[in-house]
Amino acid sequence: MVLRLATWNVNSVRARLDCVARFVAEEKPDILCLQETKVHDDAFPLKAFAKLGFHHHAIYGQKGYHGVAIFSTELALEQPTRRVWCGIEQARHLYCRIAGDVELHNFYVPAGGDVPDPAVNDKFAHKLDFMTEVAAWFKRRKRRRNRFVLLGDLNVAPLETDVWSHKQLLRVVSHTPIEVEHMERWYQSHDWLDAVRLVHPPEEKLFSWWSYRARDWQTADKGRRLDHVWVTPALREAVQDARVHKPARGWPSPSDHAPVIVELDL
DNA sequence: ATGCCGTATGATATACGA
Repeated sequence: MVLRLATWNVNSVRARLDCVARFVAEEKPDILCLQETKVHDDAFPLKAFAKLGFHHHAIYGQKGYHGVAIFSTELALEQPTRRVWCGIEQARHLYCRIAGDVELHNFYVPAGGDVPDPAVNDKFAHKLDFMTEVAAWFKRRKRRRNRFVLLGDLNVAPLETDVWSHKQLLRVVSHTPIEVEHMERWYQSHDWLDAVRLVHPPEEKLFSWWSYRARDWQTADKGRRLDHVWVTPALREAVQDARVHKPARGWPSPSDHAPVIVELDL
């Protein structure tokens, strides 16, 4: 069974229904994970997703901010679980189990605000604490047999080739050394493997986000790779393909993030 | 190129994104 998974920060699911429909029609993901749905569960457009062929869903939203969701065409999403981190009730982590003995984690990591100093910026401190807490949790749960998939908007671009200019972004939130260190410790917490970098070598520049504010995002190409798919070692051989669906960034009324697609042979 | 763009909200300005 080859499963096509996609992760996409849609920056409001209600504002992005046309884009989502087009993406689903063109790429036919079996499982679609969304971040920044920005809607309370009571107002989530579930009927639109049912029409797109998703027979299963797990949603965890809040009004106006954050929010994560998992949709599946055929595979059941079992034991859906909402996880609160740092004692702050924000809808940032939803996970479930799927066939193939797989545990699927959908994350929306805090953006971190503007100033990359935890002493003066509470949002940046929260971002670092979030990664530290999550890493400790996975480290406690670490087992060789665990078949985990972790994906989402992790809001860190760790490699030099994950940003348009390593040098110019060293002091910009998302690519600072302290964030990369925290992500690295999270990455080590369960010997995670970056599924996208298993397919695309680290020498290759690869982005999944381009700011709305650039006049011509495509020509400037000042992107960052903020959206990730990781797997535990037990799933290394399952990774068949991985790619960023860049065309979606250029569709009418787009998200500033492009979807990331991974194919797993489970 | 810290952009002037897009989303949300008891909106018509403000918070947030990264």
